[in-house]
Amino acid sequence: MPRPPAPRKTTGRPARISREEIIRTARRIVAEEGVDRLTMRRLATGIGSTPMALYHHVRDKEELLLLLLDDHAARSLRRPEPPPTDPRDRVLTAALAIHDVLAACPWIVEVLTADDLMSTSALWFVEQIVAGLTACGLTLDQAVHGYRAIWYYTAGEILVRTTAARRRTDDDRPVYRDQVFAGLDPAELPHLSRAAPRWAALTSQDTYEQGLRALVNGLLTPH
Amino acid sequence: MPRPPAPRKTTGRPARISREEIIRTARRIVAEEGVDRLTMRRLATGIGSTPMALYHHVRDKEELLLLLLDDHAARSLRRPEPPPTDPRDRVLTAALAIHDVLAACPWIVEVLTADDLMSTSALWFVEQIVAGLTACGLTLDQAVHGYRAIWYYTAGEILVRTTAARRRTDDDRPVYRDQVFAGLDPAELPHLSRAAPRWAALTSQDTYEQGLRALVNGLLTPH
DNA sequence: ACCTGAACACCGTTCAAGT
DNA sequence: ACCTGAACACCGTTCAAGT
Repeated sequence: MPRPPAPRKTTGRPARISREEIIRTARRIVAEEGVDRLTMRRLATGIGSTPMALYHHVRDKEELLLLLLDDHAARSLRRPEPPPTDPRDRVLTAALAIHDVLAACPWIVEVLTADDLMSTSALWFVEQIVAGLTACGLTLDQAVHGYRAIWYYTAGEILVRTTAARRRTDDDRPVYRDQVFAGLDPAELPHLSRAAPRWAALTSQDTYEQGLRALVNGLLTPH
Repeated sequence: MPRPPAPRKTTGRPARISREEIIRTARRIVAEEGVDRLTMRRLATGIGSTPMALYHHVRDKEELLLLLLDDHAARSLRRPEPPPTDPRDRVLTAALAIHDVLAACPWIVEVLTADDLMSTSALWFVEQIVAGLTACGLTLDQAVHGYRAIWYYTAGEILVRTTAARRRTDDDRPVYRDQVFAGLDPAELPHLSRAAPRWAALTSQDTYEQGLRALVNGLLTPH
């Protein structure tokens, strides 16, 4: 994330804990115990310190989550080798890379709702998307809007997918969608009634790439 | 929402508070004081009762938020008069209606991340989208996937827009995106560097409909 | 400069008891 | 059946003080 590292003065009392240690421990807690267990108190005991010591190294919990995401992006995002030559493929490949890395973050929803998500590690991929779109004939402004549309679609897919997955592991809660779909009136909602039996199976399929292709095609085809 | 109303027996002590009163009061609190102030305790004092009395009428806070959204959808969603005859316009009009109603909910993010969002009031609009897509030549399964893509795009746009707006009212927090964009290397990220000065202006524009048209066009054009 | 202890101002929810 | 009081098991963060 774009935040400058906390200024490290050479004078004064030597630090006992570091930003790196905080992030490393936070990563471990999330991996072993889940996002819900990542509290400032739990994190403090994890590094053998007190909650308030953390506030010397991160501004607040939101910054902590952002740092965690940036750490994840920096270690997971791999530039494609070799990069695709076709500009449309450059767009698709970059979007898919961002999507896959973010979808693998269990704590992504907390961050998605917490900041504008401009990880420096992801900038190269944003560049690929904007560059690819302009190479296909869009103006720079149109390409930025196109990138935004791709980002909306990507963020939405991750949000819906992740919360659905969480609800599934959330033990017993019944799926209310099924109740609604069971009581549909075929006269008023004929298509939904026909699709109802297959709805659960259809929505559990991973159609991110398919929808992305449609969106990119639509962005690149003048109408 | 699909939850059946709490069974109202005719025997036993008469209820002092009702689901309707709970929702009405919750709506007022959100409108007057913001989503953050909507707590079970605040709500209880708002209707002159205790927190635990609420749990006789709603299962938990998640259900409360869902009921609140359904109430909002039921009173805000208006079917277009007359409905467009062109199937593509039916899709666009229905998606825009859903988008506009949800975007007007300040608490939408809390619900977006809380359930699969199958408000019964919205089903007619989902039907329009699926019906319109099939009328344009898609199979029913393709149309359901198309609806999902539209929903991802819509949810993502609302999520990003709403959290950005919240952050803006969140007083002083600097926009870190600006810091990143100020320090871009034009050699490595030429397009982003060129777009940087206009980025804030471009992303503040409302391009939901524009992106929606591109997505729907892409979904309807075989490639 | 860095860390600690104690406290503030809250949460959602459970439990046992009352009417 | 419906409601209450008290408590449980937490949160993030501030403040004043210590080294």
